[in-house]
Amino acid sequence: MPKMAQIADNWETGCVMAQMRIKDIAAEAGVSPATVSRYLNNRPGQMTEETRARIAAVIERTGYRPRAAARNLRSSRTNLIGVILADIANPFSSAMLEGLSVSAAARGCSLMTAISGNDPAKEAESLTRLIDAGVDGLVVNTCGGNDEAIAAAAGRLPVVLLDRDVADGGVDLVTSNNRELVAGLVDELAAAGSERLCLLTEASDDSPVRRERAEAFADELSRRGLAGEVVTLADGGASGVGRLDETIRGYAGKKLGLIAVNGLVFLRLTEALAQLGPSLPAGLKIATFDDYPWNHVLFGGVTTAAQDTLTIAERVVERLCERIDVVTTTVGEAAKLAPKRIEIPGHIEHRASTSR
Amino acid sequence: MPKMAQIADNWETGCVMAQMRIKDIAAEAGVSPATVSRYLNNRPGQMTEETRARIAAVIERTGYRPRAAARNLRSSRTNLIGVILADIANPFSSAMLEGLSVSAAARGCSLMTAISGNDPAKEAESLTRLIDAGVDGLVVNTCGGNDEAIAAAAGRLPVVLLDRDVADGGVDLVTSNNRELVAGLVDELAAAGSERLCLLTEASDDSPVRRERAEAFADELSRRGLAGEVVTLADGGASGVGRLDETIRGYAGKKLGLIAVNGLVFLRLTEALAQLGPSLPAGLKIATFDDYPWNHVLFGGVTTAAQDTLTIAERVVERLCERIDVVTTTVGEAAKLAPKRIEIPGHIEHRASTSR
DNA sequence: TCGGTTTACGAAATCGGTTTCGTTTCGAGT
DNA sequence: ACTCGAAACGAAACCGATTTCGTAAACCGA
Repeated sequence: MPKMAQIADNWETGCVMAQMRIKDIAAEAGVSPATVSRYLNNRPGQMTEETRARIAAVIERTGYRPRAAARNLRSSRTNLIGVILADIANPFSSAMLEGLSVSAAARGCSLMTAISGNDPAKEAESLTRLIDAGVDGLVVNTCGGNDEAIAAAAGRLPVVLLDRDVADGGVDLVTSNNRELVAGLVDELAAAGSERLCLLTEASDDSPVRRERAEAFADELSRRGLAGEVVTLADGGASGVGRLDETIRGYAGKKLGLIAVNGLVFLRLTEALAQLGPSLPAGLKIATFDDYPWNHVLFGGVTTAAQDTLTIAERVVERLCERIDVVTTTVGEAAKLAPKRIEIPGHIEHRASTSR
Repeated sequence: MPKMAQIADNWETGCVMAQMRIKDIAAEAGVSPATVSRYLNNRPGQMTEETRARIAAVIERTGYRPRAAARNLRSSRTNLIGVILADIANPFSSAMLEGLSVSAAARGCSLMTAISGNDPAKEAESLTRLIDAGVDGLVVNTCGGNDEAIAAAAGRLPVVLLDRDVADGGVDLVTSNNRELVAGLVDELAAAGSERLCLLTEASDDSPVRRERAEAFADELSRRGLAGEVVTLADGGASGVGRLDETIRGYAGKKLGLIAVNGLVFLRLTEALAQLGPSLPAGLKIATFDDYPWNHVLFGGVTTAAQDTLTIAERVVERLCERIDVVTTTVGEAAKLAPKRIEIPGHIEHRASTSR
């Protein structure tokens, strides 16, 4: 019987199995630890089919699992991907997390998650905590305010930004084709007969995404010669709703079309409209970004610019792993990948709220 | 100048700092690595205030960060908590994740997350993947079908179940006081004048939580001598909606009260009701579990049994850390904590859908 | 002043894999 | 048969912290 790391302290009860080390496996299989290691990582230096089988048998029989910590230490690779999300309450983030989880698992990686709750200080803290934990790479859905720290991190390890860009833009970014989606919604509303369009935004949301959508909206209006404007709701309170109400009345009789810049704004819009009546005022058409569950239900279905979250997640992980491979493969500063911007096309879900 | 691990390959550009090891810090501060380690973990064997200051200065100046992998290897502790969630699309899970994240961070732990998507096979795979990664403990929101595997895991490392229990029940569980919440909703509807009550459930959902709520519902009805039943919607298709429609018509003129057993069932209910008209049929009262964003908006506000997700998360982490401390402190089988069931009280949100 | 007990700290072993480097074996080519 | 290159594998260094154990200095009461 080979020497083992820690013999079960209660062999009689049969309760605790011995924790095997790679050298125990090696001894049992009559090979060296190096060979077992090669087997575990199926390395180029192949081994005899017979050796392989013998090692496999021992591992199978003993249920041996290598200790990740030891592996990480020597190889300085953890197969961990750090994820920082700004707002998990946002279904976009949840969907993204699921997508990232699937894509990462497909590559043998696990996810370490942190949630900033839109607090830059917590985001910064998460950044260092995940890096300290030794993640191989980082996915950041930034809440803003940490552009320098994120850029610095991107200089030290692979980083891919999710949905929201940083200022100087030297970091990989995966996002939706917001401009086309805006154009699609404008199309939709114009086709439904709207004569004036409003894009509803929130004052507290000053993200690059909101700005991009607002710009695209303005461009699209002027390109088509349509009337319209961007309306910013005050945060939280009734004033925002009041402002909206005012806007709607101001356009009374003008065939108004509204676009909510995101799902939360849309919910506030819904609250405001509820005061006017349970269904949409005659001639009012609405549409929104982000395909949330309630969009299927409210107003008999709300036309939506849906992002392809699964594909976004897949491309994020793909790109991140590209960078990780480059870092661990190439030696010096050679073959530094140039920052890349990846746009994933979304699509418009036509629903009742923009029917003629 | 002390010997360092890896001298920056481009010293002139000043771009890459040397990666310092603990022995570099020790040398620079004129102490031994052991002392620096003691400083880093502020160990009982204290040191001179002067020594402490000198080490602190060097660390501050060099920006040294200890490598987690090395630390983990020697101490066999990772400060990682594994989290397995059944369905992240469910806002309950998102809220939980945020709570767990906050509570864990407060204790210096990070989260490794896995998402089973209600697939037992993926759940089992996540279980082994997280354990292999060396998490100190595990939080599992199980989708069912892995009771033995989870019990086995609980024998090898600290495990706390979230919301959903396993069959033999030998594992810690934190959950809401579902029975009281059911009673609260029944109260609400009875007070609103409902004469017959239905609890709406989904065929595919056979979770312990659903069963618990259904049982409590039946008990509550008989206790009060109220009429009512549990209605199970068929999954997905129109048949489920048809069944519901039938149920509603069947009770026509009887002052019906409906309780959705969870948020997704409630959305399906909403779809079905939308076919009957934009607002609630006269005399129909509804209520639901789980406080989702749309509850504030639909039907002018839906009465809700809200779970205290933050407290649940906090207690989960607290209990898990208790177990982790016990494992790392005590040596043998001594002081094994008995499995514990923790119920966190939720509360009823009164909204328009159950007003008289 | 002197045993005895803390307290502060260093030397070296240790955690459990991976990786380098060197040796042996095997098969092919001439 | 002999050489040579590749393939298979082992010995030992190594990753960078923690932890044990031992020692010297400081403290302390009698």
